[in-house]
Amino acid sequence: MKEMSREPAHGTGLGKASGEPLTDMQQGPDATATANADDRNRQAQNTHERDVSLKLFVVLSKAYKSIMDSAVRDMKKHGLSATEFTVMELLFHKGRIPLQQIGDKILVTSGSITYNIDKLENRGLLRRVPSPDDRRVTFAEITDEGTRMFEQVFPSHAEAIDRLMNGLSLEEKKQAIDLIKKLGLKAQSG
Amino acid sequence: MKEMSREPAHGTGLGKASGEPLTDMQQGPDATATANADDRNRQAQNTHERDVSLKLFVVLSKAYKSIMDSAVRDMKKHGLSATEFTVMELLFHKGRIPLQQIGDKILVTSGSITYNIDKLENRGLLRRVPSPDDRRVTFAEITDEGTRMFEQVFPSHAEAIDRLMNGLSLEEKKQAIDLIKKLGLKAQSG
DNA sequence: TTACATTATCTTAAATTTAAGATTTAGGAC
DNA sequence: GTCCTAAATCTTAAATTTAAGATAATGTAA
Repeated sequence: MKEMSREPAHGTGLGKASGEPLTDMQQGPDATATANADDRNRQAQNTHERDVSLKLFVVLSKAYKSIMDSAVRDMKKHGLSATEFTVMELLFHKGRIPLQQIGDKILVTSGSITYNIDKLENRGLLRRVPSPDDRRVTFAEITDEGTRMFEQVFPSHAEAIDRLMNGLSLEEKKQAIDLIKKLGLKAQSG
Repeated sequence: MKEMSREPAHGTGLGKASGEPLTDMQQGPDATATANADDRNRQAQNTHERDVSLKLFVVLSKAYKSIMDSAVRDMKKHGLSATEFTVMELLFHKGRIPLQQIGDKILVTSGSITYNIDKLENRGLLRRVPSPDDRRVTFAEITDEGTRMFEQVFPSHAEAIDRLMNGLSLEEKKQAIDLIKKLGLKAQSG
């Protein structure tokens, strides 16, 4: 099976690291108005664009790290690791779903799924159910206890997330959703 | 020492999981214009706000995962793990920096720093240099070989990142930077 | 039906990170 | 100077994830 890669420290640095120093951009347009001034202009343009991209990458990494640290702390308060929480939430909504699909949804490798499903099953929060249609398939199914537990835990978590996002107004959040979604889609495809 | 927490699977799910179903929002304002219509309106308002926050959280998580997977793949092509790459990049710009500060900058625990610095030192890409001023302090210093290596690797990586970000126009990137930065700052403080 | 490619789950080992604590050193209060 | 607190690095063990491959079951094509 094709497995996925692990996340990095926080954001692959890339603080400011353009090939050209940014100062190149600051010479006036007439600094050396020789033959290939246009070329240099275009060069500067590209350099600037790339710097903005790198900056976006860094900002995204750091923000994600801060936000996720906070969210993870909250989940742990409820006795669930981040992966466990995500699995439980998925089951809470879907009720029952093949293990394979869990991995696809939450972007975790098969080994990790087995590991985490085992833990949750041992705690009685879910159970494995063999599929009657396809004997290769095993469903994970949330138990009543799992449902009770998640219902008790979720509202507080949702509030925590909401607080985390309070740096932006409602309108800004919507803008951010659009932009970030666009960004993510491109990364998936391209 | 206070250590930090690990990142989750991809984004702590939270698909759509409001306390109230979203359909509550869709009843016209005059649906049941009884005594506490205002209360219900406010309720719906808050529910909606929270759903937007959760959505933002999910979108951010997924986009980050996609982007970072791609970036990590690129770094590995150059023979560096994400953490290693980030360390090298930091050293490439700072030249020399105490180990402690590396951990602070790239948000990784001390144990991880020792582990990764060891690997890079063994490959001759950096060296440890004891501080003359404070015998508790050890600097990591990039070697000539490390510099050569990073100079060779970085431009291609920067291009890869730039491509990754191409889902947005220059203007959109700048907007995204502002929004995400604001979001991150809030999460750090609050 | 035989063969082959694919899918789903699990197993195992290696890689990496966190968490906790030990050691050494600094710096300040007394 | 002694004592106390904090900082910086390292060590170790446990937790978690990836990566690779084993096993079993399906579906399909010849």
